Amino acid sequence: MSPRKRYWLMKSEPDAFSIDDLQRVGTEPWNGVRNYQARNFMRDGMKVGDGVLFYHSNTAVPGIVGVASVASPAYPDETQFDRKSHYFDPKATREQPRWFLVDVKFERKLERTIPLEEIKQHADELGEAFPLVARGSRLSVFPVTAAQWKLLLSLE
DNA sequence: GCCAACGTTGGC
DNA sequence: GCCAACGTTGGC
Repeated sequence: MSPRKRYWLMKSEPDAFSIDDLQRVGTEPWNGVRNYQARNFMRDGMKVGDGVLFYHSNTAVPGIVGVASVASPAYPDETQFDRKSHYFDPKATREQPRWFLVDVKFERKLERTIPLEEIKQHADELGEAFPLVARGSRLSVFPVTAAQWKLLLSLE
């Protein structure tokens, strides 16, 4: 028996990488995450086949725009070793990588964006700790329960 | 573009 | 180990 699949939400700024970009390329290494908590979720929590809600942040109408899936086990983020990369980390080495990522695979675009504004109206059901509705939270990768997953997609 | 909230860095 | 300074996130 394979372990039950988990669910996640991952934020991306559409100017940098949008759901349309993911649809075009099919699968993409989720590079550039430089937050330890988000890294830990990818490195320690994600399994191939897990569900991902694709969220657009820092845009006119922030919200959930698509469904994706985890397409690889975690492995070191190559950009941490690249001196020319914006994501270069001088403290990371091949022997001791600091940043890990997974590949994310396109599944589908939602019929419409589920705006953050609407998600907030369900804060009671989602729970105060849900990072999209928790005040001040900036976490860009976090787990979603099966119940939250179902609720959020029911808004589509 | 503003700025509140947050995470990280580094001097001490 | 504290904490001020700094850089980043992301909604608005």
